[in-house]
Amino acid sequence: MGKSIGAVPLTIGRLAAATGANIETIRYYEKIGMFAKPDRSRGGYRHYARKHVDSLNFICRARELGFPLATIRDLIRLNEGGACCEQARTVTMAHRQEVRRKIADLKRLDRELKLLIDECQPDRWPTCPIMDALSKDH
Amino acid sequence: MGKSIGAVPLTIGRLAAATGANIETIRYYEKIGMFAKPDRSRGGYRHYARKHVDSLNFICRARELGFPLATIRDLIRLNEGGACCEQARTVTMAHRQEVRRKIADLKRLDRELKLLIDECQPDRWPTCPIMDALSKDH
DNA sequence: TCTAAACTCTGTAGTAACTACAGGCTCAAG
DNA sequence: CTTGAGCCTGTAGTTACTACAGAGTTTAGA
Repeated sequence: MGKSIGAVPLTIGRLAAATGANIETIRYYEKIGMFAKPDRSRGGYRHYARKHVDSLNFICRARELGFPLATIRDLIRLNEGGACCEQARTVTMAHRQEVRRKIADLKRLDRELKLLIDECQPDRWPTCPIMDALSKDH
Repeated sequence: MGKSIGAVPLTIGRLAAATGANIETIRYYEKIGMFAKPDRSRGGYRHYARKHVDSLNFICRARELGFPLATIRDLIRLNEGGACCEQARTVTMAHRQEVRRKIADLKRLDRELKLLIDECQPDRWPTCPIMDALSKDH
């Protein structure tokens, strides 16, 4: 089950293909220390191991869930430590709160924009209500 | 009604206080050309006129409605031109679409996070479902 | 073995919309 | 005239990447 001799090396392009991440993103994650540095070929090419695939998948899934990188760092540390469940839950709930706050903000925007658009009917007002709303004191 | 002689000049700090904008932000808007350059005192201080207050208020209100600066530039041009109502409406509806798209994305996130949190009850599983979800293939 | 295509390397700059200094100058009140 | 508040420029930092340029490496095919 070890790496067989002569196996195709997992270059950055292959890792990208395997995880769906962008090559530039992988190098970026390495640079900011999200990600263990891989071995290099004699010529300097990165050669990744299985653990890198897992680690990058972890990061990518957490990003899909909208976690910021700083929080993902914490999650990785928690995952490497053992008793993590409670903290993981706390971190996830805090993130969800943030998401819900953003939703509330955007909904408020949506309502305001709807009002403006509804008021802006052709020939209903002498001047454009949208421009008025932006120009006038309220 | 003109500017009376000896009136207190509208310095950047006063403009900031009058509009709610940050001083640094005002200078930033000037630098990127959102905003007409004001006259200067002999010593180099910015002295603003009434039109600057109106213009900055316009920008600030549009920002409160979430319009990106590039779009606000368009709105300003529309406002300066005459027949703007239809285009203003179009621009606003496009922005609202974008807002609604973001809301939909965040709601999807919220649902996924809720599932994870609900599943992560103390002592329900041998391993943390949140960490599992991030670590495993799906 | 040689060549050419495909791949990868580093380093820098750009994105959006600001914010936060440092180090120095100006202004207004007393 | 002094002093303290206010203002100046210019640069760097924020988030999470993305997009090059210009060079070097690998590998498959002839």
